[in-house]
Amino acid sequence: MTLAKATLKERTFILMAARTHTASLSERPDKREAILAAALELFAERGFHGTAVPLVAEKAGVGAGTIYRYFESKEALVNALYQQWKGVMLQSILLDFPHEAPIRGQFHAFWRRMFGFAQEHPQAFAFLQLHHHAPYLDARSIALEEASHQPARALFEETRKQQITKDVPPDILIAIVFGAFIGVARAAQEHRFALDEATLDQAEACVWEAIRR
Amino acid sequence: MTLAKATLKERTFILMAARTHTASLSERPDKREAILAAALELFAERGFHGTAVPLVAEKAGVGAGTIYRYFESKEALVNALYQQWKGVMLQSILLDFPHEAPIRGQFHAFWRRMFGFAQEHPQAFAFLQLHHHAPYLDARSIALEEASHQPARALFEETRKQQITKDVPPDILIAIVFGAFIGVARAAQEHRFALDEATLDQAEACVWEAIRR
Amino acid sequence: MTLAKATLKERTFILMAARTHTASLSERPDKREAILAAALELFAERGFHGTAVPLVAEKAGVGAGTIYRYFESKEALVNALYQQWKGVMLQSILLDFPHEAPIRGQFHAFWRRMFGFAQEHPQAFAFLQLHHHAPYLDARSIALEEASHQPARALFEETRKQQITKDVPPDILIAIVFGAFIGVARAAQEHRFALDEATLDQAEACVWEAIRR
Amino acid sequence: MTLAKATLKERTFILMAARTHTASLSERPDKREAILAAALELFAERGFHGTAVPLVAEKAGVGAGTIYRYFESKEALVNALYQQWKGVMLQSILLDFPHEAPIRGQFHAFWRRMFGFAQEHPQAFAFLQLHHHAPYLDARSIALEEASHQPARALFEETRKQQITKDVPPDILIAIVFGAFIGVARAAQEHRFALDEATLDQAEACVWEAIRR
DNA sequence: CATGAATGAGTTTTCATTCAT
DNA sequence: GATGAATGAAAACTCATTCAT
Repeated sequence: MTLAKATLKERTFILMAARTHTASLSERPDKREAILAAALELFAERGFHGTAVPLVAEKAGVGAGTIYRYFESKEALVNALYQQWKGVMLQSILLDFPHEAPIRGQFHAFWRRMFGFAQEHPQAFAFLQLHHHAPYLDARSIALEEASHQPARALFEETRKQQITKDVPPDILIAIVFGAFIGVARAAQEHRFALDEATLDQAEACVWEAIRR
Repeated sequence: MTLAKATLKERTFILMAARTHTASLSERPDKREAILAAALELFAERGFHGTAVPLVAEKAGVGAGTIYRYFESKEALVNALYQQWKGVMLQSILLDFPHEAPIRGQFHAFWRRMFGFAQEHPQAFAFLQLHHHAPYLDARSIALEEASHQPARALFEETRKQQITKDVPPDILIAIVFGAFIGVARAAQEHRFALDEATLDQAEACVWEAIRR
Repeated sequence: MTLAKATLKERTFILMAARTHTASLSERPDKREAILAAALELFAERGFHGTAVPLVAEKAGVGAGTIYRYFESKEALVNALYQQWKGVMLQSILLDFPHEAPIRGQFHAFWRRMFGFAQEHPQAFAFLQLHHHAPYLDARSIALEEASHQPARALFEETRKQQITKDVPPDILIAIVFGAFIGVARAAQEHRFALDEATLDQAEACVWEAIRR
Repeated sequence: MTLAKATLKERTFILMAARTHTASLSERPDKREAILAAALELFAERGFHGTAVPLVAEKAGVGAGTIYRYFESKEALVNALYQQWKGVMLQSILLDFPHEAPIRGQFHAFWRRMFGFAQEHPQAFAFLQLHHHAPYLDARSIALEEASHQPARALFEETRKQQITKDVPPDILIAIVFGAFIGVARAAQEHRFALDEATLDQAEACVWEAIRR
């Protein structure tokens, strides 16, 4: 079984899961989107418990009661938000991923796509970081979170078999790569340095050195 | 000017700053410590806004009012906690640091000490991660946070001058190293793998490869 | 410059100041009025610190939280109340005051109007007495209080110039007249005697004797 | 029955009542006095409910618990204070009162003694004003308060019989005289004018005019 | 006796959620 | 559907009172 085939089913599952609650019913979508956008901004900045629902409503330009027409509760709202953006993130990375390319090229694609997401949606990136493992995430959010590890795990399993990466447990390599990614992305967002293409390539080269045999 | 001398003053400043509010008044320390311990556990798990003061009191085994005898407000409590543990972390890393050792040895010391702290005080580690850049941190907490970057920055600046590490902006190397550290420590705490000495050395070797020339 | 002209501006200022915060926003007024009425009764009886907010809410027939939709804080509530009733009192006395009448007639008008207010609004009268100079009164309340002295001061200054009243500092005459007024009004409210028109006229005659030359 | 005899019994009762709780047990009196002095100052300034017991303790230079060795509760403390100062005030006025002097002389004595008390003990004067009719005053305080009206009532009853004062209900004359007294004393304490002997005499003359036939 | 640290009931205030309009 | 005024449960915080020292 090849990697491409192995992850295809998973990918499909993940993307469908992410969609489910995002664009479902025939509610006018603009208000729903406005609420999600406002919540994203506020939850990313002040956290879930630190953000009052009427504040979300105000920023979304809707009445406070309206939020409850689109989401059952504040918890349902965070979870919808989490699932939405986790889904977007996964799509950004996995859609048309060059599974047939050489491993180094796949790594480059991975790296670029992750940064692409973090730079295009800095608030979503911060939100996902902050709400990682929060106790109010529901089963679906947690399942999505866990499922999102699979593709990387499969890729690194494969690279190790091919003796491209170091002879180190894949989970450690994953932790190093994702950790480094998050570190660089956060530092860039905190304006510690400009993250142009050249710098991004430098960082990528460093991280590749970390894991390659 | 050598690295050892350069950081000595800073170290001293940082450690003193960290101490100032931690072990100040001559109040009987057991209740204060119990409150701090309870707050650490709860804030790390549920966040600042997600934790009610009476819950902290109950876990500390004191009355709710008692917390306000030791801390002016809930905010003062988080800040005391932040400063305490940031201080402990800095001490764990910097106390008797082998500034005169070869760079690779210094890196090893750094890596080992950071993990030592994260493993000895997993809740404190989680707490510091979660409350990084929270809007309720006061000036002292923020100053301490910023000061805590200095030693690493000085070390990496120096290694680059000596052409030991890659010709890459030090901030990026720092982001990679700390990011990878956090990734590995978190993954280990989430029980994705055992973090014995051998594994730790493997991870360290990987990260060194990332930055060495 | 005549008295009428001298006090006209002041009167206008005072009445406008009193209005400003009293009938401002377009909130449905009934709840606001119910809260103010309940607060008046309770603050007059038990004082500011002696009255819990939920008690005001209960007496007003609203939820406790509702009070904070209309008033920023308990302090804001007392101040609104103080300004409202000080304003009403000033209006009762000054509106269409017969500035052109002979002095004795002006004194009669003053006396009658003050008693009119105290008898029509005994709780407001008690409230204003009790909260005179309280430390939680804000700048506007204090300004209104101080401004409210002006008309009487101007009147007594004038009477002294015309040698109608005794050659005694006006502030003392004012203190005697207002003190006697408060004494009589309070005694009447404590049911020490009926305050019919005849009795009121007797008291007025006594006080006029106190100040007239 | 002469006035002197009529009030003698009452006076005795009043003064004894006032003493009862003031200097009774063999407790060291200095702490008790310190507590009463501190409470007087704070209650006069901030009211009963606005003053925290530990604040009284701090100002008195004793431990918070100590207050409860001398007074059963905060309410007991206000009542002791009220009774103490009402007693002192009555003594100041009634002790060696020239009952045999001509009425005008008695009025002069009354006036001077009341002002003497208000000026010697401005905080006690303010305290008694503020706590007049407070719901936490106990039966003894209320009885003392009511008894304190008797001497004046008897005096004014008598003067009316002798046709010295106006043919007006004595309670109204009392209300005018006490009201004017409070008005002048308060105005003086608020520094609206200096209250030297000459001014005091002027005010007295005014008030006498108010009531004399 | 004197204390003051400790407490929990009570205070002011906030906020997720509802529901009449 | 949409609203936002209204709410009461729960939050942060205070304070009269107690009790071990």
